[in-house]
Amino acid sequence: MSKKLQQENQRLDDAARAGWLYYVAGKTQDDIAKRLNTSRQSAQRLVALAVSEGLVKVRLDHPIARCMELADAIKQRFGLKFCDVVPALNDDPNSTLGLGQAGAAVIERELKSDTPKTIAFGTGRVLRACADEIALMHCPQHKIVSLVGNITSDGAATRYDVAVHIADRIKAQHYPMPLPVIASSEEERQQLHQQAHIARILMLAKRADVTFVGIGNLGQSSPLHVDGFIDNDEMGTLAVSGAAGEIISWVYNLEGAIVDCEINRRVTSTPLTLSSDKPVVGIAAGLNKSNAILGALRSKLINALITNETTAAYLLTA
Amino acid sequence: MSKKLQQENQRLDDAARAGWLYYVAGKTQDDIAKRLNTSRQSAQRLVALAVSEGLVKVRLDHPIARCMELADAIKQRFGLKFCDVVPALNDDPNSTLGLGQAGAAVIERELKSDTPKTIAFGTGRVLRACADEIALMHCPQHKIVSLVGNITSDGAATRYDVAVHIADRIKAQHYPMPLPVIASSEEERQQLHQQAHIARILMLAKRADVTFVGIGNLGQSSPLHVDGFIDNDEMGTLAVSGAAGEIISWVYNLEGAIVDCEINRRVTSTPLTLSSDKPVVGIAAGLNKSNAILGALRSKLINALITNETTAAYLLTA
DNA sequence: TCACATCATGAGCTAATGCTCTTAACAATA
DNA sequence: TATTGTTAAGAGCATTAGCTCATGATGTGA
Repeated sequence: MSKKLQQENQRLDDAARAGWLYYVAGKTQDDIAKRLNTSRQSAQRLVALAVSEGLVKVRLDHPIARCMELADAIKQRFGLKFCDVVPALNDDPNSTLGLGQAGAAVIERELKSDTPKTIAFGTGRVLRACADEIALMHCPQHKIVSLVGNITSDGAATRYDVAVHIADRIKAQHYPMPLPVIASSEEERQQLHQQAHIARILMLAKRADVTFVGIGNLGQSSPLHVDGFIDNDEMGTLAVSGAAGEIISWVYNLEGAIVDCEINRRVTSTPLTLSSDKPVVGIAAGLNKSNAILGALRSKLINALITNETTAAYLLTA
Repeated sequence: MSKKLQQENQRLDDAARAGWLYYVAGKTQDDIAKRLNTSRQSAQRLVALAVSEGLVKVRLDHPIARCMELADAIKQRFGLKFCDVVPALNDDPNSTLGLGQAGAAVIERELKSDTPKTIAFGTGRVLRACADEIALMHCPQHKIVSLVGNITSDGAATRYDVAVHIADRIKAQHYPMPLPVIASSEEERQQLHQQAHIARILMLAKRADVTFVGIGNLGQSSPLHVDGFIDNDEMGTLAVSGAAGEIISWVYNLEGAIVDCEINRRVTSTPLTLSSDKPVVGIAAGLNKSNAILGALRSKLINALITNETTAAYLLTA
């Protein structure tokens, strides 16, 4: 077993070397092959491996004018603390490409601080992408806290537990929320939340210096539906009641008001604060999410946004 | 003026966009050209501009990255043909773990060549470790030559005769140096070196296509002392005269100058060449050897180095 | 030990890229 | 207005990269 692992590590080592020589030193794959004593093809594979394993991180440091303008307009319009807009591809209006890097950049900025911070995270694909883009660093001074339960309806761990990945990458203390995402009843939620260790987490989350959350829409592809927390009937009810999106499983409508529904009565996520004085950053893009994002902005549940060009442009027409 | 600046900014904007599309979105330059409404060549130029303007930041998240950076820095600083840095695996600042494998890899690369080569070797623990790591192969085309005498002061064979082991592993011709490491006098050295068969070896060594040497320090644990070539008195004299290290028993100081001393007058090793156009690779690590390595680099006795992370970092602070 | 599966390797081909050289466009100046 | 110097654009070519397929090595379980 250990030998296999050893080999695997050796291979990653070589991949890292190849990646470095290729991207940092600007060598050709032929050169790299010579140096690593292998064929050009293998060198190519190593470089590809370095990329696919996420060892190579590319980031673009330039405020593209149009994106800046959009970001500024959105910041003004919705009274945000800040707004980042990344360039978009116009072929897929729902693409979230680039959000990971952009989010990671913002998160890293927070992490660079020497003064200890508590940073809270929601869940979701996009946040997970951010987590994967965060550089390996040593930040034991910070605390990473989860806003959302990490247990699904059938008792398994949730798939996108972001906080644990981030804490792992930056060697920080991690405070998970050891709860099912949705309690079986309003009473159960209350009971759960009164347990001392849960109450501590909730307090930590409430006092977080910065919060990062995804923004979910409520279609068939919504995590709440996919993970079985909302069945088709309930989805219909939600649609009728005007639900537009969810943030850490709290459901709100297009005007930004929390919807009076079964989910909101039972969800165990940290209660949300309206118009927090600390930054609460929503990260989301895609026209299929535009209403969810719009509702989130109006709700004042978030006070900062990272999105892309297409989405930003659409939000401004609304 | 302002118009020119405006244009320049627009260009950088486009460059950033092109860079983003290329590196983050993974589009081809053709695609980018279409999107930005320009020719493929211009797109290529924009991408190149984004890189040269430093808009694109590539980062490699792997411990190896630091080694590569250190290696590159050392190569630049000391004007080396190449430099390899292996990760420091443990806390022992004097560990030479990993040097064997790294050295062996470099040696094997030379051996893989079909054109016959003469490869010269010094002695020492680290080189011996390299020898042991070299794969069994069949290379009768190459010649392995010793740079150092293989007889100790009491007539026994030296313990770390590296060349013989390597020749053995790769089935190559081996040319040992049948001499005591230190002659009894300057005159004896001259006599020995004038013998035809010795002169042939010296010539072969001098013309070697590649040379691999260890780097020794001059403390109590120095091979020269352990093997009885330097007694305590002489060691004191050397220390006073500023001796910092030795390469195939030639003693030099911290500035890299050959020291005027008894050892250097009597040592029978192949005379060293300054700034050889052929690779002369020093293999050594450990903070206890740092001055010896520093002197060696400054002396131009070697023009390539294999060391480890800790040592490399130290060398750069010097 | 043999059959089978899995994986790594290198050849060969095509697409993508980088570079150079020529031509066109433009601005500054006499 | 003609001239000259400077810059950008495009054509064409050589290099580099990425991909697929055939092959051989390695490992695994009956």
